[in-house]
Amino acid sequence: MEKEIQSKIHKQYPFDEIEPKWRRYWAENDIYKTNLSRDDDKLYCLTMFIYPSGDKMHIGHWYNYGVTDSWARFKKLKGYNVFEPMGYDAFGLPAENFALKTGVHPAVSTKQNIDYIRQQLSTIGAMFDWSKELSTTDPEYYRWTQWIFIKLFEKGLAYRKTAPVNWCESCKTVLANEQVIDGHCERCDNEIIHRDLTQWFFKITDYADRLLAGHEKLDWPAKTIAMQQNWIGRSEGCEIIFREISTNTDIPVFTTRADTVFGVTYMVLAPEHPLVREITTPERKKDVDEYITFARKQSEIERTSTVKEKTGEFTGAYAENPLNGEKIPIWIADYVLLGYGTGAVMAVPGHDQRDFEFARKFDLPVREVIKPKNGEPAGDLSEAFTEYGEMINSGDYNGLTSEEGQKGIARYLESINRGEAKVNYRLRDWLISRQRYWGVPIPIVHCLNCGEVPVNEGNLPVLLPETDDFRPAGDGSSPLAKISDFVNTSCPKCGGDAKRETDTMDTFVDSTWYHLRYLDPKYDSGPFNPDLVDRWMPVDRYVGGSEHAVTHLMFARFINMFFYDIGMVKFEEPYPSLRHQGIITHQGAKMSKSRGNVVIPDDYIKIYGSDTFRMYMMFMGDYSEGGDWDDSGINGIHRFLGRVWRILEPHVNTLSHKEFPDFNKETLEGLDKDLYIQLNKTVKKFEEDFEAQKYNTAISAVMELVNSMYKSYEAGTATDVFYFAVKKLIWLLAPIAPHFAEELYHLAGFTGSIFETRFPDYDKDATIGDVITMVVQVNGKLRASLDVEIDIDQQAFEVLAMDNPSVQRHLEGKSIIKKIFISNKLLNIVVK
RNA sequence: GCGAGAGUGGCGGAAUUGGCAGACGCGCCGGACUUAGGAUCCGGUCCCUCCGGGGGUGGGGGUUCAAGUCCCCCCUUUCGCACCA
Repeated sequence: MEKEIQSKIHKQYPFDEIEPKWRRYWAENDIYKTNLSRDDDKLYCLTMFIYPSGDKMHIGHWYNYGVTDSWARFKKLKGYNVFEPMGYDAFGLPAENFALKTGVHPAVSTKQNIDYIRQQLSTIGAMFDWSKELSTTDPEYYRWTQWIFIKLFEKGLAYRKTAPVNWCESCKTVLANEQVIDGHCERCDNEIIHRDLTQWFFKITDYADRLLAGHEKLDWPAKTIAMQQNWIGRSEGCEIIFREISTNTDIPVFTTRADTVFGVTYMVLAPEHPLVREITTPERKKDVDEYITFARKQSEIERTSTVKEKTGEFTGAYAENPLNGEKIPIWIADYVLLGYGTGAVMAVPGHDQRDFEFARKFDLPVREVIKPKNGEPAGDLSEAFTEYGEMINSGDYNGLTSEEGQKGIARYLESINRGEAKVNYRLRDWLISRQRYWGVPIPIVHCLNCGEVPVNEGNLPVLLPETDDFRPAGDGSSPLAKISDFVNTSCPKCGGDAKRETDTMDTFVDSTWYHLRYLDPKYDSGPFNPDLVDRWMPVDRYVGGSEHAVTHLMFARFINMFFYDIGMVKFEEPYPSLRHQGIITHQGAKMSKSRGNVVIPDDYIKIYGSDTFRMYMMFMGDYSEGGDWDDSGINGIHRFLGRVWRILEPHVNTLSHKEFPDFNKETLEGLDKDLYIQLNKTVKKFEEDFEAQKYNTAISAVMELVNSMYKSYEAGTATDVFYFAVKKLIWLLAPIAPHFAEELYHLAGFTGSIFETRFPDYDKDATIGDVITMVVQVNGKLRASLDVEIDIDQQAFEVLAMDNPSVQRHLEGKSIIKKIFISNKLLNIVVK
């Protein structure tokens, strides 16, 4: 921001004195240090903790933390015992890449980042309970991350296998499926390739059905639930075991369309399928090998593109269809994925579009075995008929519907031991190994005699060793592999020579359980304090970005279910109530360092103050929608606070000892009555809007109230009702401009903090005025609007309406057909 | 390609169940105060108008006394998924 512009902006009130003063006061008096031993009316308000990547906190963070804090402040004023912690998800690549560039050790740069971000966070003026601050890089934290790994290992839920995995050549590490976005690395946007590596996985697939079932209990955005459902991708179908003829090997396939099994004209294996080598005939070997190399070389993007032409090779082998005994050729093609189902499919070109395209390209036969219900077979298909219908050309099954056929065929296959009904998932096990330095070491020792042995719990944490060489080898081993003091150890079981695991864990493991640790981050008898967890979990409100739908949010649910299963927690879902803040873009694009469009709030806070900035974010629009950052309106909010300051500051000094009568709308008159009614309407609307996170309209209601207070004040001397409104207004401002309200509260002579008081009740009777504006329409067009007493009856209103010259003009010479009267709204006169 | 959401003034955005379209704010115009306005307070601001009115919520059709809101078709756009057998 230009200096020149800065100097032009008029400081509306002394926020630069007020804001630091009250932040200091809140900290010194432990106003936001939550009494966790008190669990009545508890409200655990959690925002996703910050990932200190070396960048400053930007507008998006503020939008999450600042606005959610306002919601939490409102809840605190409504009597809840609010716990609002903050911490740092500080392991990960950015610190390490920074180290590679500058030579500054990640531990050092991370500490610097955290110190800077802590300072930035403090300017929000949020109710963070800093006594519960934590960082995932603290050995006392990751000790327990390792402990959780060992518990999973003991239950068989952490295991190592060799598999083709996502490899980012730029980050020189593997990635989980969840971290691959459109074939590119989530972090650096580099294209992903596949490599066969031995890696650690968490067996999240065991929890697939429970993760799905749990959705029913969740108060989450429907879209987020849908994303998880799609990601898990449960699919009901049938496994059918074909037999390769020359080697007599079973090849199971998964299909959702067992009813089309008579239409199978060939079979396709994924190029990486282990059986390919065994079944390929010598004369086909050369072509098949070439194709496998070709397929493996392709990037994820090329490989999964739906628009490219089908490719494949014939293996020379044949399989037998267990239903009709037919001999069909076995092909390999990259449109079949090793990772899904059995990595092999039965091809039904007549009823699957992909198979159809493949068959046309390679001149394989197409057979029609399903015809439309109440329709005729197409004869010559121009595309696959993929809908359900009636079975034809299917032996004994002819005439059955697809649904009946699927059941019948599954039963038959089971009876001859060649298949059964089966459920498949798209979800894969969670790959948690990373070949990077700045992460939690996996607490496993490899012993020649005993195999994989977990480190004794008493020897945790396995500390991340010191080194100056963070460069990953790029051969699939981590920088830790080069540190012989770290690698060479003895087996915890047999005491013999052994080597440590050198991979570190995905940072998403760190964040699966931080909400539990927050309650007692110094607890040292376990990962979390079970007593406090019983009292305070689950989280009552969780707010963060929707980009974590199938990563953090799913992983945390999985780990929590695991805790539940081993009796560590009493609830299955850690975050029953979730909301997302919208994304704040800038210049039409998502903020990112590479685009150079990141907006840092610090300058705005210097010029306008933290309260103005917070309110502007809330006022910008719908919270869940976000929007494009445009600072042209921020001065309007600043001006509004100035306006409030100028009408409150001169009038508050007597408030703390001022006695107000019990106002009643019946005994008030004129502007006093109007103001009193508007005040109560505003309090009511403010509460309702805040509950619904409609912050923009809550603020606009307060603006309207202030406008009326100006009118009321200018119209005469300050009345009791005016002073009453002045007082209530301080509380309406408290959640949205906390420093500002605290100052006025003290100027009014009150002591303590306003956040230890209660939000005002409203007078229900006074939320409705007794005069209302009703409209008169003729043929649906507005002809008059009349101020009338509330609940006026049709007859009385018609008399007034007919008396109106504008209405009369439009009735002249017409005959009235009917009249529609909606109480307190309108009268519509239909004429001809 | 499939699925979900969105489309309202110059701009951000408001509009319970269908019932005054454009709240509130920005910007702009005018007035007051003033040496001054970049501060403040007040007023105006959807478009057209012969001042009677007429038109208007992406486009087209429909239901209704009444449609931003409901139904059908189309366009644009955001997000998610995308060879998952």
